[in-house]
Formats: sequence, structure tokens, C-alpha cells
Amino acid sequence: MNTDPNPDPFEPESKERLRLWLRLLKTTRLVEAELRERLRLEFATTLPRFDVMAALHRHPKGLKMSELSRFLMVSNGNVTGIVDRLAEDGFALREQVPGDRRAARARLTQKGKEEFIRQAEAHEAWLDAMLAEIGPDIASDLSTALARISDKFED
Amino acid sequence: MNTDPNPDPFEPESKERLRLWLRLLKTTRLVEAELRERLRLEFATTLPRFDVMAALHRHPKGLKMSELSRFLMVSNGNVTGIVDRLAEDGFALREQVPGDRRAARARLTQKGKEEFIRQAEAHEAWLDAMLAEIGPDIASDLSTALARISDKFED
DNA sequence: AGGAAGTATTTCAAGTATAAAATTTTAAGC
DNA sequence: GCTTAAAATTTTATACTTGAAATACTTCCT
Repeated sequence: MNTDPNPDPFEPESKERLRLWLRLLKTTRLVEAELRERLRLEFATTLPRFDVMAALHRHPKGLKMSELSRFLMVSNGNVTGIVDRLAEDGFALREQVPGDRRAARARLTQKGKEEFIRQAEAHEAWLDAMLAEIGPDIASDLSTALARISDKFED
Repeated sequence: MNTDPNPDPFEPESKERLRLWLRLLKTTRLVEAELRERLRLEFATTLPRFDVMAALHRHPKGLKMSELSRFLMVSNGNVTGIVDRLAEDGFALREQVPGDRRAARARLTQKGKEEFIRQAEAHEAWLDAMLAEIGPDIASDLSTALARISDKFED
């Protein structure tokens, strides 16, 4: 489906890759901005809070702070503050890990779980609308191509 | 090239789109994190500073603060601080716009321009290596598909 | 001219983000 | 058992980010 396979044979491939990167960045930021605004308006929350809640929802037994940090690819000190604020609102809590007094496991409260489910349903519907241009087969191809990039970072 | 066109005919398309989004986010964050670290180690700078310098480099006559803000899709108040810090380091400066005493145009200094060129060359080489898995034709297809998403946000 | 509405920018408060240092606890080697 | 290394988390300092309010100037309408 590539309609213009080689517009300028003298242009290096690196320029084409740079263009791809800029497009990737722009698309991601547009979608992110839209999600952030809707989360703010409809649920009075933020994207980082949503991300943390999503991670905790996928792990009902809870996650250690360091696991959360790795999973979300954000710094260690960062999750401390986000979980603090979620705890203040009664959406999450910390539990001591038995047998290791260094570690604490964060998990959702019942209230947090219910709230997250509401948010996640809206989130999925918003995304579905935003990516409506992309049919399921193209979505799958795109995912595969993107996976090829991110797989290079495994180490 | 879609090797698995319909893994579960009962799964809604929205799940496939959600997966695509998560993959998009993960890939972008991985590449961004790598670029940020390299900019820090090799040039003692940050991604937002690089982005501002790139925008100013593309517009040698300078950009108004509000134009910079729109171009980079970041908030108005945000660019103020970044340009402030670039100015402290002698990489950028503000000029009054003649005929409109509200507006100021930011542009690169000669020192800033030279520094940016060094950084941009390294940046392009890093990206080329990170996206090496993606050939130019696939890069072009990918860009087209992503453009279909971001074009929906024009208004 | 004079005022309302709009535009450009900065300031502000709160939250997010990083890297690095500090703290506390656990595990390993000898 | 004692020391040292490793691990988990928090704290610190600095920068980035947003949305909203404040400030200053411009334009438009009458």
C-alpha cells in the first residue's frame, strides 16, 4: 500500500526514519492530550493516576513500588508521590510485605477498583473513537511493526 | 503481512485498538527515554530543550511564544520557563516584536544554532539506529497509517 | 474618544518527572 | 557473627507540565 516508495533516491533512509519518529511522537501526543483532558473533565483525575490504577487493577494482589515503577517505565521516586495522592483519596493503599520490612505493596481499595472500572470503560470508548480510522487488520499490522521497534530495547 | 487476522472473532475491535494504543505508547516512551538519557549524558540537556531548539532552528527569524507553544503542543506557560533557561545559557534570546508590544519572538543565538546542529546530527543517528528494524518502505507505510489518526484532530 | 472584547505573555499552584543521595533492611561471604 | 554488598523505598533538588488567573497591550465598535 506504499504509494510513494522512493520519492528521492538521494535522500538517506535516516531522514525517512526521522520523519516516522516525528509522526509517532505527534500522534501519541495528540491522543494523550485528548485522553488527559477527558479524564480531567469527566473524572477529575490525571493520566499518571489512571496509569497507576490500571497497573494495580491488572494485579489485584498488589505491586511493590519498584515493580510499579518498572511496569510503567517511570522513575522510582515518581510512583511514591502518585500512590501517596491516590491513597489520600482512598483509591489505593500500601501494605507491608510480610517477611521483608523494606518493601511495601500498593493495591487498589474497593472504592478505587470501582472507580477505575468506570474510568476504564470510558477510556476504551474514547480510544475506539479516536482510532476509528484504523481497521482491526491495520491495527494488527501497526502493532507488529511497533513491536519490532520496542523489542530492540529488551535487556 | 498480517499473520493473525482474526485471533478471536468474538473479541470486539475496540480491544484491538486498545492494544494498538498501548503498543504505541510503550514504543514512544522507550524511544523517548533513550533519547532523553543520551541528550543528558552527551549534551547535558533535556528533550524539551531540544524540542524548543529544533523548532527555533526551523524558523530562523524566530517564533512568537504563542507560536512556539502551538507548534510544540505544550502549554503557554510551559515555553516561558524553557526559553528562560535557554536564554540563561546563551542559546536563545527574546526580541520585541515591532508594532506589538505584547509579543516577543524567541530565536536561537549563533551559539545556540551551532550547539543545536551538533545535537541534531547525533539525534538523527541515534534514531536511525533505534529504528533500524524498520526499512524505508515500512517506515513510509507506518507514517501514513499514523497520519490517518492524527489528521482526525484537525480543528 | 472610550469602552468592551480579544490577544500575547507571564505568573501561580499543584502535580509529574528525573537522577542522585540517603535510609533502612536483607542477603552473602568468610 | 561481622562486614560488605545488594535491594526497596523515600527524600531531595531541579526541571517540566498543566490549567487558570493576572497583566499588559491591541483592536474593534460605536
